[in-house]
Amino acid sequence: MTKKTVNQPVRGSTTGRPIMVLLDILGQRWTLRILWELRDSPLSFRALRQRCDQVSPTVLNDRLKILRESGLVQREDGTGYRLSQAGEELGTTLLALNRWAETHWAGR
Amino acid sequence: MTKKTVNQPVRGSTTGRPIMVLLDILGQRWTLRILWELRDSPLSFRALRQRCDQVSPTVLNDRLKILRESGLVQREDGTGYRLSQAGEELGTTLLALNRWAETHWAGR
DNA sequence: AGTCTGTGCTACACATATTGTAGCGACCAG
DNA sequence: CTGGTCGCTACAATATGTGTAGCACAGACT
Repeated sequence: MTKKTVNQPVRGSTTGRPIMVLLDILGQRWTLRILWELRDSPLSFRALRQRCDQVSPTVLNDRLKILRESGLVQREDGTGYRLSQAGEELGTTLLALNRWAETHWAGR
Repeated sequence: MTKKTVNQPVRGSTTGRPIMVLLDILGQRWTLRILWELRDSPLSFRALRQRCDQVSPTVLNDRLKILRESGLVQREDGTGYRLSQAGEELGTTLLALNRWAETHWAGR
């Protein structure tokens, strides 16, 4: 896919249940990571890419498109990409994941 | 990949930070969905597959392998697959995601 | 014995998604 | 006008996921 409309519920989610759509979006590679990296400060496209182990711009742009269409991420001229209000709330959930990981996988 | 050792940090995660490993695991397609479907009752391989829109057994087995090696999911003869103690805690986080989705995407 | 039905799971060819590199056009500084 | 940044696209190579078929095992029933 070099080009795609990206406004359909991604995979599976035939039920239309919001959670399914969300799980599909988050279940795409790099999506969670992107949200995580944006969690405390806005980042430019290139800076974000660098933080995400130099993920290919193709994928990064694709994910950002989806995240923007989902209202999780916004773009501001000058600052770059940042979490929306709603995105921030989801970011809080990610902090819970972090706590979980630190607790259960300290040794890894 | 028909076969793989599946015990390395998946992608990127060169830092070794637990959260990165976790994000990589959860960022694989179907992984979140599997955890979600197991959230309140154990399911057999086939039942789980049915709940996950008939995901291919190849992938399901792959994910279950990873989830078991990560200590998130266990298999019990008779009942099938179920969340471990640690997995339950992660499941709670998924409930937060659900709440988020219901709140912000009620209309979708 | 034989055939149902269910289980977990593997094989494999086909389709789709991701990666990596190159590079464009726009902007700004010197 | 050169050299830096920016967001982003093109495209071929590769990795990953899909879908169907089917195996080996177990228990129930005839």
